[in-house]
Amino acid sequence: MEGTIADQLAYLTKGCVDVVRESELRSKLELAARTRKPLVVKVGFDPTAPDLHLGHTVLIRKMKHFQDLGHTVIFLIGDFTGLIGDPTGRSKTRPPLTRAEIDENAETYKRQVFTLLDPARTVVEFNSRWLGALTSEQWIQLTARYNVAQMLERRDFRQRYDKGLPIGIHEFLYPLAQAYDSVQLKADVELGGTDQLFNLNVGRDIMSAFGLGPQVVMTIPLLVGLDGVEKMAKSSGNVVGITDPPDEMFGKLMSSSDALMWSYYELLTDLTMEEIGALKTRVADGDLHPKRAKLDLGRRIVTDFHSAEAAVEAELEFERRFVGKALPSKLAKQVVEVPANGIRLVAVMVDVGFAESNSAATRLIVQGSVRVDGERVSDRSHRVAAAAAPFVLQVGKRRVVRVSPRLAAS
RNA sequence: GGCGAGGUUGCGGAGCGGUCAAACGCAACAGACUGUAAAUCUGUCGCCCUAGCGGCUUCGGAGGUUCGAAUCCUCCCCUCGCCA
Repeated sequence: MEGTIADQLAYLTKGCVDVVRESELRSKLELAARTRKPLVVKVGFDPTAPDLHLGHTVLIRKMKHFQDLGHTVIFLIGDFTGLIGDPTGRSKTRPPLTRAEIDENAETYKRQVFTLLDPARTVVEFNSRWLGALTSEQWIQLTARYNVAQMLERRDFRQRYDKGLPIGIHEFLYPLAQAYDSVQLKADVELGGTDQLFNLNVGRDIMSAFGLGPQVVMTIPLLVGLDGVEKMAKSSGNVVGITDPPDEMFGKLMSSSDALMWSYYELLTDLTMEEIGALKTRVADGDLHPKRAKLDLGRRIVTDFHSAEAAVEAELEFERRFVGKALPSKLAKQVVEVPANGIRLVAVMVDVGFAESNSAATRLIVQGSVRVDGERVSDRSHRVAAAAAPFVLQVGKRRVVRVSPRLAAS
C-alpha cells in the first residue's frame, strides 16, 4: 500500500458520485495501512448478462484502483438475487438459471474481467451459496431488521406507492438480500452504479443491525452509450463490447460525438481530472484538434483491452480506410451460391447480411450506396453471373466484403 | 365484482366505410457536407417482381355486414384508469 492516505483517498474517489462516508473510508484505509490487512471490496454483478461492455468497465476500473492499493475485490455474482430481479419498475421474478448456465456465465465473466483485474486479488463468489441456505426463520429475522418506511425511501418505490402502482412484496427482498451479502462477506466497501445507491445504503443499515461496522458505499456514474443519450446497455444497441476486435472498438469510439469524448476520458482512462481539463482547454482554444483528442482516447481504450500494438494498428487502419478511402487491409470473405443463370445483386446483399430484404437492398442501390469493385451500381436489377470472378462489394462507408461466387449445386 | 378508456407499420401518435401500405414526430438507414464528430440539407423507411397510376400480406385474435373495412357489428384475449 503506497502513497499517503490523502493520495489514496483522491485516487479511489476520482470519478465517484457518492461516497458514504469519506471519513469512514479514510479510517478504514488508515487501519488497513497499519495492520497490513487489505480491505474487502464487494461489487455485485447480474448473472444473466455476462457480456461486458465499457459501461461495466467503469465499475471494474474502480475495483482495479482498490487492487492497485493492495486491497481484495470480491466479484460477486448475484445468482440468487437474480431470481428476484432488481426492482426497476415493472419487474417480474425471473425464471431461475440452471447451475450449468450460471457456471458458464461465470466463466465468461472471468475471461473478460481479468483483462482488467488482477486475478490474485480477486475472489469470485456466488450469493446463492449463503442466500440459498437461509431458512424461513432466518429470512423472517432478516426482514425484521427493516421497515416499510425505510423501503419507501427508495425513489422507485416511493413513486409507485404515491401513484398507487403495485409493488411486489418480493421486491423488498432484493435490497435486503443484497445487504445480507455484505454481512456475510464483512464488506468494508461496496461499489455500484449511481442507481444502486439505495441498495448499497441498505447494506450499511443491515450490517449495523447485525453488529458489524457499516460498509463504505461508493457509486460510479452510469456511462452514456454511443448514441450520447441513453446509458450504455446492450438492449439499447449503443455498446462497445470489451471483446470487440480492436478495429471495431476504435471505429466505434471515433464515430461517437465529441461531447461524449470527455465523459469517456473521465470514466474510461486513468488521466487525472487536471490532465483532462487541460486537454479540454487546448481543444477549446483550437490548440488541439478534437479529432486528435479522440484518436488518443481510442488508442488508450484499445490498449487497455487489447494491446498497445493493436491500438496503433487500429489507428493506422482507421486512417487508411476513412481518410485514405482505401479498402480495409483484411477483407472479410464470403462465398455466395449462385445458380447457373446468375443471381441478382440484391440477393447477394441479403446473403452477406448487408440488407434485410430484397426491397431494402434495392433501396440502397437506388440511393447510390452500393459499389462493386469500387464502381457505383445504379441498376437495381444488376446481376452476378455464376462464373463471375470474386469481387468487392461495398454498401455505404463501412460495410465491405469480398464476395466469391460459386456455382450452386442444384 | 361494477363502470369507463384503449390495443395501428421499432417507439410515440393520427386515421373512424373507399383516393390507406396507412398523416406527423422520434429513432434508423442512405446521399451531400465533414474529422466515419456535431449541426444542416436531401431522400428512404411492409414484402415481391418483369419497377407498374403492378401484385401480395398488414392496423390485438376469430367470425360477420358491405361492391369495398384499420374504420361498422358479434364474440374472445390483453392493457390502462375510476369505483367497490
